[in-house]
Amino acid sequence: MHDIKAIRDGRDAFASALARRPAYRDSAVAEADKLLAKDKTLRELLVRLQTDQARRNEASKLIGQAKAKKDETQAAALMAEVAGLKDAIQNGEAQQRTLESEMRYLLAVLPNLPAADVPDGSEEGDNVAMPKRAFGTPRCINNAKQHFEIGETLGLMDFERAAKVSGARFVYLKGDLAKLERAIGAFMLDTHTEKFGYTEVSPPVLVRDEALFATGQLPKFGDDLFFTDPRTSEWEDEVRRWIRNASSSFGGKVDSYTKEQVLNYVRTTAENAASIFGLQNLEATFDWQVRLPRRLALVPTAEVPLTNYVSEEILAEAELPIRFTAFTPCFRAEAGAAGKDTRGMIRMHQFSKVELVSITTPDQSNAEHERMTDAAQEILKKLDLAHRVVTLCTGDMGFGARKTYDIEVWLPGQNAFREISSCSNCGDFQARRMNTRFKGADGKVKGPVHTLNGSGLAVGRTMVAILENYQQADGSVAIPDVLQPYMGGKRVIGT
RNA sequence: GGACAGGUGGCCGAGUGGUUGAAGGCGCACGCCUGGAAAGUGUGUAACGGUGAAAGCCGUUCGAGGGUUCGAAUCCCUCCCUGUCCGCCA
Repeated sequence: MHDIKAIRDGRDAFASALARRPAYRDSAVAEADKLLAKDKTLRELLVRLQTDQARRNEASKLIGQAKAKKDETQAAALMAEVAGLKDAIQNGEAQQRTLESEMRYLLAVLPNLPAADVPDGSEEGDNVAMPKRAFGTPRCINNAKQHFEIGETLGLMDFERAAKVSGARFVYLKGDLAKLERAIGAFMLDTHTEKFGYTEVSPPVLVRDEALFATGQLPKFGDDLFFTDPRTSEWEDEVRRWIRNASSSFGGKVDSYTKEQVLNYVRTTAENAASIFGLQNLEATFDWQVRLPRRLALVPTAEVPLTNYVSEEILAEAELPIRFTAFTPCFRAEAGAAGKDTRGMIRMHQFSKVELVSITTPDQSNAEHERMTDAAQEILKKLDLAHRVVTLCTGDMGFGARKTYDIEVWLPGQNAFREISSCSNCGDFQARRMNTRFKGADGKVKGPVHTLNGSGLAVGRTMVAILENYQQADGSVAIPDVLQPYMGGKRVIGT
């Protein structure tokens, strides 16, 4: 979420930074001006409205005093005077609501601005390598097999049965591979907690729309998510409740309003909700704002519950940075990814990931970003897996990020580097969306916090990397030294 | 899921239509007192927005959103959350 005041004070800087995102190359200035026009309308309205409100408040106090003095004549005169303001105020408040919700939506659909040191570019090829962060030499293996060949040959990885039960992009892991997933997760958590001071968290993996809004999945990327689905009859109940509520909003005097007025009220409110949360199905949005559809989303990443842990809070500066790590399943609908990585465990609807999240002051976030990337890389180093790091270009960066490092691990079976972690500094972008601020020792609020998230690492893809890098000629797979304690001392899978 | 009871400032807690943005207490900050500290004592202690060079002024906010009223923490409606008991269950 962008700060309208910042846009007001620095329209050109905002527009030129936004224009670095390829999708806004030509429209950034228009976007800024659209926002500023709406802002101007809103502020002009507020000046008028607040003048009326002030006059009403003053008169109301005088009425109270007059009544206390039993001066009914004066009280009546004042009441008559203020009565004329009522319509103007109610009207103004309604306009204010509309304008503010429109404003919020316009701000909410814009991506974060890239940091100054992020390279320009429109696609993956424009990402910039970071030679200093590179580690190891890509291993060349004769007749290297891909991870799914290894896993299926061992009889420990079963896509067909998973398809029978759940469809494409799911997998059963069995025996030592099931255990290996657990071992990898435990090893990562132990490293992050013991060496890097992260606090281990076991968070909810079903979350509300507001949480997804805060981290940026909504309103624009709802198609990538799995949602729980309320029953139709519940929606019908909801509609009835809504119409009842609407009638109470009209003072219980529904009869004195036309049916069209009431329905219009319901529809407007629902449309507001739909636009804010990017919902496709209007019927799913009768309830405005907080208690939206009775649905929950399966988290696409633990970033959502970990970051939202501090939503709507004012944190003490002294408790920052806050560092969380969690080992959770993640669920992605991946609607747009059909046909890509269809074989194997690279792109699944359900996968495990160890996530890292930091909440920091603005001063700390750049250093924290490097530190977080160090923590993620540390896992690969301990596993002795060759990898490289790239800084994502403006066109490849996610919606909420101002700067992102991707870690790409070497996969001999694919003869390619593949993404295994993405570490992003979101600056104050998410903090504004979830209203998380911090205050100094003097108790003064200093502004929004900064948030960062990174995979530390994707567990499924780490397993892929281990299988492909540690495969042996006889079809077995060596277990990396650091994982052996987590595997009951076992050194090889498949012998 | 059902039945009750609640949701007020950093925390506890008073407040059922009119100078209550909110008594009182705790906590915190600063001062006095003290050799130093404790105790005691005085003062101050919300967020967001508008306006303004600033001081300030104004508006909004007592779980959320609506409504009634000249005026709502107080009345009405819907929802959310918490607690207790019951039901169900890993």
